Amino acid sequence: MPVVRLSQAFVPTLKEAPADAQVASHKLLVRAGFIRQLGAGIYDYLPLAKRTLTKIEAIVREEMDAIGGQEFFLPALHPAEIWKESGRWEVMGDNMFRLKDRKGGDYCLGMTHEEIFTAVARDELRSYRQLPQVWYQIQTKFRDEPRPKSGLLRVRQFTMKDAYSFDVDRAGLDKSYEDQRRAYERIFTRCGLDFVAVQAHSGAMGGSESSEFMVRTDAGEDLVAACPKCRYAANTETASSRLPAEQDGAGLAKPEKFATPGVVTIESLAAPPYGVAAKRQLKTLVYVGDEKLYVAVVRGDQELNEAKLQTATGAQVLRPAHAEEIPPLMGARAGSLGAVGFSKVHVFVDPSLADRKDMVTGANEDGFHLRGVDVRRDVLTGPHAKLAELRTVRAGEGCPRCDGTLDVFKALEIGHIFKLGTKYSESMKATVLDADGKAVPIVMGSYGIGVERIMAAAIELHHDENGIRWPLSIAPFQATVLTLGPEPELKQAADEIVKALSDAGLEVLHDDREERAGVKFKDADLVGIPLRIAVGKKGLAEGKVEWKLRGDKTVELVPVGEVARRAVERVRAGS
RNA sequence: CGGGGAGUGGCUCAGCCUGGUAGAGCACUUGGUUCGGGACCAAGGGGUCGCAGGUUCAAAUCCUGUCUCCCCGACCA
Repeated sequence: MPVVRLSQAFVPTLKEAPADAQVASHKLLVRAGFIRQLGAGIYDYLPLAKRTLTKIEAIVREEMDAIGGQEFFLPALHPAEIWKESGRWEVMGDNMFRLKDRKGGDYCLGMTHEEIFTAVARDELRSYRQLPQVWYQIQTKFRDEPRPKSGLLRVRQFTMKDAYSFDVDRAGLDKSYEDQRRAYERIFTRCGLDFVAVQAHSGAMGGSESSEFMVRTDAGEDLVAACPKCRYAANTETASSRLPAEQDGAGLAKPEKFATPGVVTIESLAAPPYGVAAKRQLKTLVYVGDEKLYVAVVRGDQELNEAKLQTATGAQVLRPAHAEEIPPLMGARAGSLGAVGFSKVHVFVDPSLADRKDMVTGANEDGFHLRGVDVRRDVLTGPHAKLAELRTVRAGEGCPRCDGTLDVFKALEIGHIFKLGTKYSESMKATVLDADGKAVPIVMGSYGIGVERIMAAAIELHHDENGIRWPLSIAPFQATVLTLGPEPELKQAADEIVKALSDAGLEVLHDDREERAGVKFKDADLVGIPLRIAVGKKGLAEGKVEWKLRGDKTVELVPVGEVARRAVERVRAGS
């Protein structure tokens, strides 16, 4: 293996982290000389980062190839037409980078490649005999994130391994999906990540089922609900929970209007003189999904989860209604809304409310509420009103699968796999002939991994106050040798050890700079290479050098002649 | 998009309120002394103070506009 000499290498370490870095991985990647920022959510990957990313990609490739994946490399620049075929030219909205060519034609930078791979499949696949196919690439993706943040965790240009499976039927898809799921587990495990696979929301991808691979860290932006007792784990965008039963009174024969001047919040109705507990109130919200209005009802103390409402409505794009859109529909302004007797648009009601009686809600008349509302009798009055999971689960609520209690924690999404079904093959007319000679749409799956996120997640999980502690598998180098002084005998001994390690097949970073020992130790800790060999006068006098693993506190003296053998053993053993 | 903050040498920041010579630490260059956990001394190099207007005898500093970056929220495979 070639050796990299730090005196010649470009590894610009910093004593101080940039002021705008918040999370550990961002600070350390910058300080340790891995990345520099070019713009909001756009980063330069310097040589150390490139080495680690290449290693991650190699692991991904091996595991993709092991399940029969075939690597492609498709364009990042796409004509608009192909995105218009699937309908996602509109769906992606401002999140898509768009541009025009010199002739005025519309183009975009790829956010993902379902359309492009599906086009290849449509144009070339003819028979079920050619299936299944598993195709993948490692490609740059572009997403105009509204708010890039946290270093490499949320960016506008990043590398994704995206894979697509093409099967003739659902059973084939189930197997392809399972293959990917297992490959993902191997990939993340090999990269040194603790992760959980969770049930997820499919969002703009569409499809029937999806799982996210999550790393538990406060640097993440997703919330996962998990049961410590059984295996249940789900993104809060889809998680459900058991709520304790509420005791309702008999209520009234029909809802009764009462005056509540100026009361437009759950809190003020809960306060004297009204004293209606938030749990006894119905919160009525108006949303706009794909230009259509929807009403959603959750309990007063609960929070609507927009991803769940999106699932319920089937809308591609969902947003809260603007204040001025509400009165023409409801007859009252936000704060006095209710769904009693309301059937102008679809009404979605959280299932936990189905059997509740004696509830209080807005009267759809400014300044009035209704009491004695029986949800089934007064709200679920026809086909316009449907039960749908809407509320955001909270820590401490019951597990939906067992009698355990849910834990809710922040997590970072590093991979997401989807059963797409025929969404793209139908819209883009990708069919094959089945065994009966009938044209059937190809059944697809889509599988993504964020390469930089693996790197950043590894740091979030493995670092200390001195720097990064790379898992061996993705460290930029496996070993670093420090020459602790200018003496010729030290240089000579270090050179020999470096050569021995390198000849033994290790990737070695040799700190041969004319720096003081302290500087070298600090930088070595910062950069985080797993094995550190320090060649100093004291040890060398006895024919020994210092052996230290980045994760350990102890330093061991090892005879010069044994270093290479031990290092090889260590690397073979992993970590 | 709403709210907040910040743009001054490569990095971290002071100076701005109260206009008048552009500063510190780190980094860099040279020389010397050091040499096992981010050394010390000395001498240097390096800044259109984000950009554009305006006010003024005079603008890093005051005013207007604009761009960029960061944070919170909204939003988001």
